[in-house]
Amino acid sequence: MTDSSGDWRAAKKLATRARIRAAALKLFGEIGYDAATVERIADAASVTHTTFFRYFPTKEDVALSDDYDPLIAELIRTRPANESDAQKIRTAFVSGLETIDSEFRDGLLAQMRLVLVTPALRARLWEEQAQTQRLVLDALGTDTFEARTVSSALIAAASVAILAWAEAGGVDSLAGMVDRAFAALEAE
Amino acid sequence: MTDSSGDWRAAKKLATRARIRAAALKLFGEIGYDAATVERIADAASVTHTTFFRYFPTKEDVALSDDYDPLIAELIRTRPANESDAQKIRTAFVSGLETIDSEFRDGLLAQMRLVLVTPALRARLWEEQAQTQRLVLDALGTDTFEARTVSSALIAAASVAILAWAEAGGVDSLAGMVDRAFAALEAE
DNA sequence: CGTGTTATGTTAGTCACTAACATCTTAGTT
DNA sequence: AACTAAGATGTTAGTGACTAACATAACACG
Repeated sequence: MTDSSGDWRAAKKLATRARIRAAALKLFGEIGYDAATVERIADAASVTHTTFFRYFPTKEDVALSDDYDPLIAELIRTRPANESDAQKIRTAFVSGLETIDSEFRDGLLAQMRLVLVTPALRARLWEEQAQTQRLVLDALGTDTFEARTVSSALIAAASVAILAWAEAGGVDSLAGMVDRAFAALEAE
Repeated sequence: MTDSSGDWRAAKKLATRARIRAAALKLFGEIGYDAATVERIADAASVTHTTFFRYFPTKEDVALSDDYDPLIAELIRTRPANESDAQKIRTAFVSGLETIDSEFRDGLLAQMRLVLVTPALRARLWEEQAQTQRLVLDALGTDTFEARTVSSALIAAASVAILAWAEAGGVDSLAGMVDRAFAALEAE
């Protein structure tokens, strides 16, 4: 395998992946998560269900796929070392979600609305948060009991804010709501 | 239907439910969650899979069924009114888990260990926490954004502690670890 | 022009879960 | 004691997510 062939294949795979995801999200929006069977999604993307599962391990993964976590992790890493873990997380989330809100607002809103109305997806949110938490702990460079506790609690607080934001139709400032959630925690 | 007939049926249903649960937990322990199919569990409990699903809506529910939440809720309700929501939750969790640790330690430990090694069950933990949160908010008698944030964060912190406790084999004091988690949050 | 790699398709299966209908058990009635 | 209504359980047949084994087609390279 040479470089050029690798590029070609890689690009094709990305395209197929994007096609499947687009078809899935379109169908989810049109007929709902449950009615959109993997068969129908695969058909709409001109592949078979086997190929579908080669790109997404589960049906839930198409709906929950999330490209934002790495941004947050990067922001945590660039925080000054004298800040506490909690401060780093808080600042990174607020500024990260500010960016996300301005650049991917519609996509995020549609995704969160789908999650809100789909029990199967809501149930998988913990898994998502656990993944975010792993990235956060990694970015912090610690894995103590205290760090796990703090990151888990802050991520949960941020999730409440994000879901509330979506529930309200995304009219408020996302970063503002997340900040308000963190403030509520601090006031305890 | 008279009273006596109702009692009879109710008792029988409880017995069947307990039989199914016992068979399920035994099998989970022996051959693991995935290998213990609903068919095999039903067989072991001398019922059919249809009956199994009449008692437990999903296979996950047998493994995650939780009788402890009402105790916590009750403890929250009996806290003095001048305490903050966070204080009520914190105190209720610590003293509630103290009781649970002393009375149902082995059961809880086995259940949490199963959760730890079973991805399908870990993924459903959010749903469990969401249910706990509903009970907590209900016991507090509020449902503001702030209360949702605080309860969600504190429950997440408690979950970290409980899982860490189980991961360590249950040798530490459960209530002590939960208290340590809350303290870590406060120190932020 | 053959050759090996890689994406995709085909087929056949397992398992969780549901719905429609049949059967059996038991409580109350005559 | 026979009759009936209700409730619990079984039977059967299905759907849909997901997996594994093998077959085929497409393309890059020598």
